Amino acid sequence: MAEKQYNPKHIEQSVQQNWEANQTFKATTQPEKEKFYCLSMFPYPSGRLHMGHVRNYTIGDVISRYQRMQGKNVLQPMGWDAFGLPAENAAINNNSAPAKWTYANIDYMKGQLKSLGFGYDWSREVATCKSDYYRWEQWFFTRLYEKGLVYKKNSTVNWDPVDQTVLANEQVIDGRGWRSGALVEQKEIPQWFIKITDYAEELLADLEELPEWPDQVKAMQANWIGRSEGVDITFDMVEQDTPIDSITVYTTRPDTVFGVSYLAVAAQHPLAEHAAKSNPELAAFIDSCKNTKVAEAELATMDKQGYATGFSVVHPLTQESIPVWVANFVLMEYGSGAVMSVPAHDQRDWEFAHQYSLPLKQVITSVDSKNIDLSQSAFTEKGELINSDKFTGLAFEDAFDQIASELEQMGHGKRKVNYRLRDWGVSRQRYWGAPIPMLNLENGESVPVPADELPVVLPEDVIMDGVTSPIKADTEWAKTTYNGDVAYRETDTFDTFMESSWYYARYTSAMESEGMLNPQEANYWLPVDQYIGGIEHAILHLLYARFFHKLLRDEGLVTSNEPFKKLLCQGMVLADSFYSEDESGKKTWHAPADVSTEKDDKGRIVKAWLSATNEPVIHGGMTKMSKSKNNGIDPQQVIDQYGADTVRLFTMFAAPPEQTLEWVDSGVEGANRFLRRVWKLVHDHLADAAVTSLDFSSLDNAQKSLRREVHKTIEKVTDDLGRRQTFNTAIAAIMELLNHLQKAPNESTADRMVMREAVESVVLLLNPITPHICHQLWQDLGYQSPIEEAEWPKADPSALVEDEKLIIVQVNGKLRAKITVPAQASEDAVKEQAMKQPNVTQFTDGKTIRKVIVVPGKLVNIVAN
RNA sequence: GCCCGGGUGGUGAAAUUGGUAGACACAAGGGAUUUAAAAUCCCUCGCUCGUUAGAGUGUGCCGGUUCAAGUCCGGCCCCGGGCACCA
Repeated sequence: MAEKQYNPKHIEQSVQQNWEANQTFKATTQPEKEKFYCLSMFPYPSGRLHMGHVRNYTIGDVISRYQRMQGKNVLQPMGWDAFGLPAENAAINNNSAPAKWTYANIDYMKGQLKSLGFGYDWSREVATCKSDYYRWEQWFFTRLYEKGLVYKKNSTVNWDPVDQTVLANEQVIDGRGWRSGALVEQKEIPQWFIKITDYAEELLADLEELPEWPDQVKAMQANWIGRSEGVDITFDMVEQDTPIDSITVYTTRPDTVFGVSYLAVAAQHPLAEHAAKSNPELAAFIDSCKNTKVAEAELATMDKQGYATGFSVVHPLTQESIPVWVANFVLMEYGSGAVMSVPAHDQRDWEFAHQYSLPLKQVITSVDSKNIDLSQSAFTEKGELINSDKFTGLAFEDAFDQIASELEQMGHGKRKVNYRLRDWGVSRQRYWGAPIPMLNLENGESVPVPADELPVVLPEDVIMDGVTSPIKADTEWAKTTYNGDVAYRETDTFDTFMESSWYYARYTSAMESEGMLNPQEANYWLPVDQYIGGIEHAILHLLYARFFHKLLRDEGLVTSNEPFKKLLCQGMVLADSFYSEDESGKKTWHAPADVSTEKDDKGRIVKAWLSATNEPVIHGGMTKMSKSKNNGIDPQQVIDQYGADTVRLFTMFAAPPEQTLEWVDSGVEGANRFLRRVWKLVHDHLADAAVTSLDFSSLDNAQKSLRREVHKTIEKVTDDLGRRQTFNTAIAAIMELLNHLQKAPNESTADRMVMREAVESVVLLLNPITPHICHQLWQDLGYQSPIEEAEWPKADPSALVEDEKLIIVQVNGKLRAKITVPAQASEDAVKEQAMKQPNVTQFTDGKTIRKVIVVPGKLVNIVAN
C-alpha cells in the first residue's frame, strides 16, 4: 500500500525483510553471465560500526547494485578481521575473554550492517578467529616452510623491562610502556619471517598490470619496495685482533667513494660490541641506543648521535685509514648494519660530521658550475668527479661503472640490486591471534606441525592478566610430542595481516572444508573486480595481499597474478571536536552529542558548552573521528532518526569518495529533505491521471527540453557511477533534475508522459544509493518484479539532440557576451554574430583584431589590441 | 626525517581533454503560508564599486608558458595520511 508520507523506518524494515526472504543477494556461479566481484575491506569487530565503515560499505554497495543493474552476476561478501590487540585490552577491562567479546561485537555489528541495507551474501561470511578459517592459514604456512620461504631469525621488539613483555608500537607512549610506565628498551628475540623479498621484483613489476589502481597507491608501493642499484663495498679492518676481518657497506653512490671520511655501524654490530668490551663509555652509549621505539619515523627524527669505536678500516682505493663509528641511526636489520659516510655529498652524513668535527672531502662538482658551499650543506646532486685519482673528470654513469668494475676486480666490491623492502616478520607475542604452527624440539630444531594435526587451536576460554599471553602462561598448552619425542608448540601468534591477506579468496570458497580454496570457485570469481577501503592500507595490507596472491598462485590454488583489479581508496570521516582544559593544560575531549553550540551569521561556531552542565568548552575544529578526540558520531543514532537511505545519501553526497568527509548534522537533514521531495514527486505524479502509453513523437519545445534534461541526467549519472566513481556529482545531477521536474507542468497527456519517464528514471538512478525508498517507489509505480531485477536506464540519443548551442564570447580571454546559435551554424556565421555583440564592439572598437579563436560549439575568443 | 596526497565563497564542494570559476547542497538574510510553531514554497547570496546595465577583482604564496591557467611548468608556505607490532 502506498503511503502519503515518506516513512523510512517502516519502508526500510519491510524492504530488508523482502531481501532476506528472497535471498536477493545470494551469489552463485553462473557461467553464462559476466561476473562482478565487489569487495569492501572487512571490519575489525571493535563493538559498533563507525562512520568510516558506513562510508566504505556504502561505496561498495552502490557499486555492487549499479553493476547488478548492468546485468552482471555480482558477488558482495562480508566478514570479520577478528583477531587483534583491542580484544585483549577489552577483555582485561571487562574481565572477560577476547573470544566472547569478539563474538558479541560481531553479532551486534552484523545487525547494524543489515540495518544499513547492504546487499551482502551472508552465506559466505568469514570470521578469521575461527579455526575453520585459520587452519588453512596454518596449513599454508607449513607449505611455505617446506618451500623454503619461511625462516627464523632474531629481530628487535619493544621490550617492557617491568612487565617483562613485548609491546606494540601503539603501546609505547613517549618512550614508556603504557601499563607499567617503564622506559621501553629494544630487545632481540627469535621470530618467524616470510621471504617477501623473493617476490620484490615481481611485486614491483606487476604494478604495471594494475591500470585501474590509483597512481598514488602504486607510487607508494613502488617507493616502499624501493629498488635501487648500487655496489657492496668491502673495507678490510686495520686492526688484527677483532672478531671480523672486514666491513661491507652498500651504497648507491660509489662515485663518491673517494669522499668517505668514516664508516658508521649499528649499535648491535659485532665490531661495536667488541669495541665496547674495553670501552665503558662506548658500552654506555650502545646501551642508550636501546631506548628508542621500533619505528622508522622515530629513528629518522631523533637526534643523530655517535661514538668512535677506536677501530679503523682501509679504504680499498686510497689505502687510507678510515675510522669506524657507532651511530644510533644505523640499523642492524637493514642491509649489513653498516654504512659508508660521505659528509660532502650526503646531508645526514654532513650533519653528523659537523656535530663530531669529522673531516669532509669534496669529490663531486657541479657540471653547470653552480656555486657549491659545503660550509652550508652537502652537495647531493650527481655531477663530475674531482679529487678521485684516475676517475677524476668522469660523470655519474661512467664513474659508477668504472669504480664498480675496479672494486670487483680487486675483490672489494660487487654490483648489487637492493630493495628497501624487508622480509615480513609474522611473529607476535600476543594471545589473540592464530597460533604459529611450528614445534620446537629439545635439540633446538624447529619443525612444522604435521598436516594431520592441524589446526593448532587457540583456546578461547581464558583469563587475561594483561601482561602474559594465556598460552604462554599455561605451560601445559605448549607441551606435545613429535615422533614420540617431547616437543613444544610455538606460543607466538601470527601478525593479523596474515588473515587479511587472503580472506578475499576464502569468500569464494567459504564452505570448502577439504582445502584452503576450491580452485574452480576461486577462479570463477577472482580476481576481485572492485576493491574498496581506506587509504591507510595503501602499503602494508595491499602489498601483503598481493604477495599472498602470488603465493597462492605458486601453490596452484589460483591462476591470476593479482588479487584486485580495480581499487578505490576512500578518505577519512571528520567531525567537530570539543575539549576543555584543566590548569595543567590536560585536555578532556567531549562527545559532540553532549555539546551545544552557538554560531555567528557566517555559520561558524563562536561558543560551545556542555548541554548538561553549561560548562564552556573549546571548539577543536574538524578532525578525524577517533577515540582519542571522542568525536565519533554513532551511525546507529542517525539511522534511527533519519533512516539508512538518508545516511547513505549524505555519505555519498557530501564529498567525492577519495577525499575526507565532514560529518555535518544539517547536511544529513538536507539529504533527508531531498528524499521526502522524491517521495512527494512520485506520489503527486501517481495521483494525476494515469499514463497508459509512452509516445514522444509530438512534444512541444518545453517538453522536448525537459525530456532532454532527463536523458542528459541518465547519461551523466551512468558515467559518474560507472566510469568516474564520483557519486557526489551523480547525486547533484539527480537533484538538479528534480528541481526542474518539480516546476514542470502536469496538464497535458504529453506532460504526464514526460513526467512518467522522468520519475521512473529518477527512481532507477537513485536505486544504488538509496535502495529502500526506491524499492518501495518502484512497487508504487506499479511494477510487479522488484527493482533489484530492473535494468539500468539508457539515454535515448534522439532525446539528446540539441537544436541550439550556447556560445561564450570573449575579448582577450575575458567573458563579454553569451550568444545562442543554431546547432548547425557555420564557424564563420558564429564568428560574425559574436563580433556584432554590443558588449563586444565596446571592447574592440578602435583596436586591431589580431586573431579570432573559435572552439566549435563552445567559445569564441577575439584577440585585439 | 622519508614517501604520498590536499589547499577554490561563511561551509562541503563543482568545473571530466587548457575554454563561462563557484553546478549541487549546507549555513545565513529577506518574504509567503500559518492563530502559532514545525513543515513547505519563493527571493538574495565570492569580494569591491554601481540604482540597474555593467566594470574591476578573485581558485594558498611568488614567478613562467598560452589567444585562454583552478587545470600545465619552476620555486615556496600550510594542512592531512603512511612509515613495517593499531587495524
